[in-house]
Amino acid sequence: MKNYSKYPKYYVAVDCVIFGYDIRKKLLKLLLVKRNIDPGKGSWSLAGGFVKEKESLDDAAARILRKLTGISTVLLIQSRTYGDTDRDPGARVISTSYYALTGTSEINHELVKDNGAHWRSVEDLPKLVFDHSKMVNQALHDLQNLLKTKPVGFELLPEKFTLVQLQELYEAILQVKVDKRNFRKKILSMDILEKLEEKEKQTSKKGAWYYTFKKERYDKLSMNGFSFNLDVS
Amino acid sequence: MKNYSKYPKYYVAVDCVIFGYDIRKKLLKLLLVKRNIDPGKGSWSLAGGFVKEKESLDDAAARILRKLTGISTVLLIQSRTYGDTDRDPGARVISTSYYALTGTSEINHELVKDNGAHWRSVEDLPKLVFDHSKMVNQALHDLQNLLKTKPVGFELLPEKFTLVQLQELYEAILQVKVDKRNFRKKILSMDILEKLEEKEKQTSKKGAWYYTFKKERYDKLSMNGFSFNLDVS
DNA sequence: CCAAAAGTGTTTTCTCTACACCCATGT
DNA sequence: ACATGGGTGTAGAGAAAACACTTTTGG
Repeated sequence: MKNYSKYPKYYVAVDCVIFGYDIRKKLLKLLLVKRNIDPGKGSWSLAGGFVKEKESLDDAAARILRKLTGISTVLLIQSRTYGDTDRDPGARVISTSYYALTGTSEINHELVKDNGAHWRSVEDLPKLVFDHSKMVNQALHDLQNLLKTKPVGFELLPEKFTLVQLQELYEAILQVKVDKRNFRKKILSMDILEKLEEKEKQTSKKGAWYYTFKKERYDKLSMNGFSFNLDVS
Repeated sequence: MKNYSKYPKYYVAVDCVIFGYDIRKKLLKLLLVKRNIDPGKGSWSLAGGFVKEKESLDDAAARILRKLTGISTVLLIQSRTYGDTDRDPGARVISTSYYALTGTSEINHELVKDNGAHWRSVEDLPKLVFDHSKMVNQALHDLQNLLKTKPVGFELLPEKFTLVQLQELYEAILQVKVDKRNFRKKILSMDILEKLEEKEKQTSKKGAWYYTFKKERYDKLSMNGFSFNLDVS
């Protein structure tokens, strides 16, 4: 429009930090792709793309996530916007990073493979293109904070999970050791988990009870001033 | 550059949520301007502007803050990026909001006046243009979180302040009532304040001791694992 | 001398932490 | 019968919350 026309325009992109959790190896993973466009073609990169004319930033992030994994209903949270002049040597590009929490079960693994994407442990990441490593660090930090104050750990686990698995997830992401009894006491006292009449029997002879997250119960409690807190030591 | 040329470009802006604290009235204030460009010319608005070719987003926010207030050394923190397609009816504009904490004393009030800016209490804001009200709400939320976990309250107070004033600031921003004895116990036990040999005598006959924030002391403690916490009830 | 705001400790409650043994079952 | 991982309770320390009176001094 006329009024703005003397001002410059820039490319606007989004980049997705896609977190997944490997329940067997107890590792937080990240979905990376090989960049298919210059500059930096062939480098490891976050899944990203330019924002289209008729889509919001949020929609662009959702589209990129969907295209790569087939998932559409996950937590997808805006993290930070990166706007240094020389962050992309190809041109001035402003990029907003989002992070996603994906239960690995909902993922379309064929699609992931076809897109040339790979899961990598966050503790063993390759060099990433541009400022993508900064994006990962920031997103990881955001995730750690979120995990302490919102019940989002369940997003990274299957529908049914054991308390041991939940604890291991907290230990893996927050990088701490947690006391088993204290952890169970805290999480169970919140009354947001439901114990099922079914056991997980792969990892032990005795078997461990499955639980599910009672979302409606949590929502109701939240409305009455309850706030989730699991600032584990 | 060649490779990106098939993708669209957009205007990129920043908007500043400039917080100030009125120590006498015990109110958190916000610096607003009248928008001088269509669309929305004449509406109340945050201080904002387009990002120039050779400046980062952070630099753009700092420039806008400086132009309006004369201040250059304040906390200026990125909040969130707003990218809905129709947020600005004039054109597609992606805008990143920043919030600033300003001690009202450092402000060049002449400059503020010349720019047609006005301080308004956050509890009594006019309708703002576009999605600027959302920006304010988000920034206020961010500020409240920050205040609990980082010693930033001092940024909004003069160099010398009394414990009563500090407590009132917390009460005003977090919207809670705080027990005087518990508040003092907590903040003093952190050993990050220095008591001066001077009293504030305007507001009472007895007078209240002035304190200053010991920044170096806080930095040293932080390095040794101390973390500020004032999650007052 | 009195009004107005500043300053000060103690008790109780709750939350956090540390810690070690029994249970169930498949092989 | 035994090895493997799952599950459980309690006591002590420390932090948070509740609570009311004394001090100072300008007018």
